[in-house]
Amino acid sequence: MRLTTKGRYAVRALFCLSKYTDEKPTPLSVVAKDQDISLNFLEQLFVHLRKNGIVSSVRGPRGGYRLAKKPKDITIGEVLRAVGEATYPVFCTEDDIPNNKQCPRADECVTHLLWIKLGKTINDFLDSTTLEELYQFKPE
Amino acid sequence: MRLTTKGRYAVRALFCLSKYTDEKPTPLSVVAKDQDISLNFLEQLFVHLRKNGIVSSVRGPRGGYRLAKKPKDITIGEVLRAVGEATYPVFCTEDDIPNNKQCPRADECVTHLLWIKLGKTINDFLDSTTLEELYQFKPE
DNA sequence: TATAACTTGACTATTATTGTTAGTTTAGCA
DNA sequence: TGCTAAACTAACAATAATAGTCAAGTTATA
Repeated sequence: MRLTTKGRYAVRALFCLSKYTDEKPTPLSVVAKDQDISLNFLEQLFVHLRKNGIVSSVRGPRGGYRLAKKPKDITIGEVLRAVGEATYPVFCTEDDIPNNKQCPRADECVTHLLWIKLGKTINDFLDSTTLEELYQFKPE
Repeated sequence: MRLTTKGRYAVRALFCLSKYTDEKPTPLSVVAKDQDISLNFLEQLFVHLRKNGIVSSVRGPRGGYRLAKKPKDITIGEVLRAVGEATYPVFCTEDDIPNNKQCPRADECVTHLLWIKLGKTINDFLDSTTLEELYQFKPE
């Protein structure tokens, strides 16, 4: 039950963006260097972050990315889900399973509700923690 | 961030064991049929459950496994950890990392404490939920 | 108009997962 | 005593997911 690099890198990259709050957008090359993450991999992540309204982009020279919302309005949960990180611990508890693919054991499976409860615990935490709060966690 | 089958199967298998509470041990063949899990895979899981004092074994014909403790004294967390399921979301927050392998970014990494807090949330839930409580979750 | 950025999609090496296969050892029972 | 059911052990393999890389564009603006 590990986060994948997609989720971990996305949070770090956005934290990095939130440090450059001047009006100019920040190119990914800066983020890549700052966080030691492959530029190409970052680009893939930011496609999804942009489509989910978490960042906005400016093309061309002097272009880059900006947070589309204030750090206090961006939750860790929405960032993880945006880049495809699963925030529910088992497949059969996902909200978005089409009915025809629902877990065939759901009815008799005693663990089903256990995992739902665990998933809710996880998501409650992730959705109530914002990018802004990362600064509080920062060691001095 | 998904549980692996090791963790999910272990919980289901132990729940199954808890149903057969008579003095006779239950062979894994019964559990395998009841929960539709491969016998060989179950055997691998039970090696670790036994070594962690969650079940006791009786070899030979009429042998099998028994819970070594009462269901109310077996937490979901200890079961998951016994079979090697990670209950912390990222590697660098594990308790048991040898010092020489500690995350090199730990000092400057703002996300470090975030993941620790998430891991604590998850483990608090898992360690306060027992096998016995699964019966409450069981749909009628 | 050249450059520095973003965009897209295909591809791949590595690793973890999820078992399988093939046995050995133990002990109850006829 | 020998048969058999069951736990135990270890090596192996198929599959899937992860973690990127690579290549070939498109767009905007200094």
